[in-house]
Parts: sequence; C-alpha cells; structure tokens
Amino acid sequence: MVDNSVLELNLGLGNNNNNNNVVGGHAHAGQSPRQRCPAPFLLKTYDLLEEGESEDMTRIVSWNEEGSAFVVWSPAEFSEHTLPRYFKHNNFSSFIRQLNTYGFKKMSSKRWEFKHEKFQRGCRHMLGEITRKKCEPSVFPAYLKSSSEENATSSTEENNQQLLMEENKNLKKERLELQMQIDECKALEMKLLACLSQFMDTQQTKIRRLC
Amino acid sequence: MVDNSVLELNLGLGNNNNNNNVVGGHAHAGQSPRQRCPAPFLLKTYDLLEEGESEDMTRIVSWNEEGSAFVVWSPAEFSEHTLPRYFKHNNFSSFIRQLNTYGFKKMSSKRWEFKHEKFQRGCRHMLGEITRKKCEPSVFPAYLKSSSEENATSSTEENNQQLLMEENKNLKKERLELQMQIDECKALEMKLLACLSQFMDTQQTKIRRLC
DNA sequence: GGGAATATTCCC
DNA sequence: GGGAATATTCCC
Repeated sequence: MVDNSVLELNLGLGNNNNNNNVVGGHAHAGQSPRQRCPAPFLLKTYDLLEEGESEDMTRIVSWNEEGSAFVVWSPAEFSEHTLPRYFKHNNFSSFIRQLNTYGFKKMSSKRWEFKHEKFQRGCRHMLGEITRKKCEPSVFPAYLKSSSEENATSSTEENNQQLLMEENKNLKKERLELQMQIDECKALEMKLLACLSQFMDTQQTKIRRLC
Repeated sequence: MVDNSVLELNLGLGNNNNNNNVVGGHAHAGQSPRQRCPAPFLLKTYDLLEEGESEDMTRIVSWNEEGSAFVVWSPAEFSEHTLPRYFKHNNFSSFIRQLNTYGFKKMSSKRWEFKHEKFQRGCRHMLGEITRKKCEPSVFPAYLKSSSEENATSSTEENNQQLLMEENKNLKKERLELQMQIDECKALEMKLLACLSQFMDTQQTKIRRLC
C-alpha cells in the first residue's frame, strides 16, 4: 500500500541534499540578506513542486495560478505517495508542522494552500532566505554575546582551518591503514580458500585410492 | 537491496509504541525510581534483540553470554537489514548516536559491544529507568564557538574551508565503511577456518574407516 | 499553530 | 562521545 521506495530515495536525497545543507549555516557569510544553504525541507518541497510541472502530479499538488503559493489538492494521495518519496514519513500533519516551523501561512480554510514570501515558483534561489522560527533559549546576557563576537577573530578561524587540515591528514592516513588491513584480510581469505580446495583434492584422491 | 518494509513497519511501530510513549513523561508519576514509559528507541532496540533469540539473527546481533550487554556482530548486515525494520534510517552511526544519548558504553575496541546498567536480557521492565542525557541549555551557547559567521573572510578562504569540511566528512564516512568491511572479512575468515577444520575432521574419519 | 520530546544527521 | 541543527512525533 505504502510506497516502498522510501529508504532508497531518502538515502539518495540525503546524500545529495544534506551535503548542501551545511548545518551551521556558516557558508556564504558576506551576502545580502543572509543568504544561506536552504534547509533540506525547503529544497525537497520546492523540488516536489517542480516534479509536478512535468508529470500529472499537478492533480495532487501544484503551484497556484500566480505561482505565489502552493496547493495540496489531494492530501490523501499526497501523504501516501508524494511525502514518502521525499521525507522519512507519510504524515500530512508532520509536513504541515514543518511548514509552520518555516513560517508558511495557510491561505484559505477551503483548500490546503500555503504561502511564504520567499517561496515562489521560479525562485529556487530565494529559499536560502527562509529561516526556521527560532525557539530562543531567550535571555542570554547581551554583554557576553557582544564580547564573544569581538573575540571571535580571524585567528580562531585560521586555527579552525589548521585543525581541519590536521584532522584531514590523519583521516587519510587512517584510511590507508584500513585499506591495507582489508587487503591483508582478502589475501588471507584467498589463501584459506586455496588451502581448503587443495586439501579437498588430496583427500579425495586418498579416498579414491583406498577404495 | 535495501529492505523495503521500512515505512510500513515504522508506522506500525509508531502507532503502537508511540502511544505508550507519553512524551512529557507525566505518566506513572508516583513510582520509584522514576519509572516511566520507556523511550521508543529503547523498546525497539530491546525487541530487536529478542527477535534474534528465535531466529538466526544472533549471527548479526545478540546479547552477550551473560546477557549484560549486546553485541553487533555484523555491522554491515545490521545496518542494511535490521535497522530499517525498526528505525527510519539505515545508518550505523545514527544508531550509535542514540546509544550514546541514552548513556550506553562501548565495552571493547575489538567488537561492537554496548552496555547499560538498566539494559539487560530478560529485564524489559527496567527500560523505563533509562533516561536521555539532557543537554542543559549550556552556559556557553553555540555562538561563542562559531567564529566565521559575522567575520569578513576572503571568499576563497571560506571556500577552502568548505571543501576541507566536505572532504573531512566523506573521509569519516569512508572510515566507518572500511571498518565495517574489515569486520565482515574477519567474520568470513572465522567461517572459513571453521569450515576447513570441520571438513578435515570428517575426511580423516572417512579415511580412517576405509583403512 | 506551536511547544516540547524524541529521532536523525552533521560536525567536532 | 557529544553538541547542535534539522526532522518527526505527540500533545495542547
């Protein structure tokens, strides 16, 4: 009943999209207004709408006339077939929860139409401007914040890079060692197999002779 | 290749287990020592071990001799086949992350053995005493550490850092995979040796009889 | 709609 | 191992 391709697809998407999603959002620091890697959720939702444009999926979900919002025409089919191909679930309410988290608004009480200023047809590049509503751990003393930002200078940045390179180097060394271990294992396997096969041969001849 | 029954099973489990899991933990308030509905993760992990007892799954994952901990004998098979039947993913590292969250300890560097005082064979009733480690709203918030966000760094430098982080991530993934390959190889070796030894025995007896 | 707990991912 | 971001679930 439920689409079976979930895991494969999710993993596929995960490996592609999540790479875009540098979690901390440090990338593209100097751009206006706060352009970041879009959240996976937004990319997937956008892509899912583009998929609809080519196929008959507009029956289930599509942009509205003006492309200023999107409409889920058939929540049941959308949940059962569309959601699991993009997400790790098939619950319409979880999808809506995410929409709310990213600040989408429900446009009409008569149909499932959702709108966000920065989520429009043809504007994939604006997705990076959409942010999650933060549940602030709220009042962290302002003085600590400002001083910490002053302290976070380029020296820590360089340091950071140093550490990354160091770690990188070590990882590569490790990789080589592991690879060698595997080669050894494989070689041993071959030997064992050869040994087994040879032993079988000799035993068989012995037995044949004795008969 | 990947088990297809993920969603159905997950949803099934979700509908059963998550009902038990009164999220806020308000249920059973007056019991000693803090008996709650066990977290879904713990129930699933426990059940997955019980499943092993009846089938040949002990080859992949099982309790240790004393039932005081459990061992993932074959991480590759465990990830590919077992995990997706209980969880919404097939990543060994995500599973381990959860174990750490609930305070499990890795027992040995030689095998994937995990232990928690309250997680033992035959003691499903103790699972309710296991709690997540809380991440206190920590005194030093994230932005104290995040250096790059507001700073003017040259775009090439930033780009460089991006690439390094990307490579780093991939290397770590590779490392885990290689480690798992090695485990598999070792397991195969054991099997071959056992096979060889058994074969030798039977052949010797055959020969002895013929003489 | 949104708060909050748990789950999954990513990074250090 | 663990901090922190995002995702999913559950509840009000």
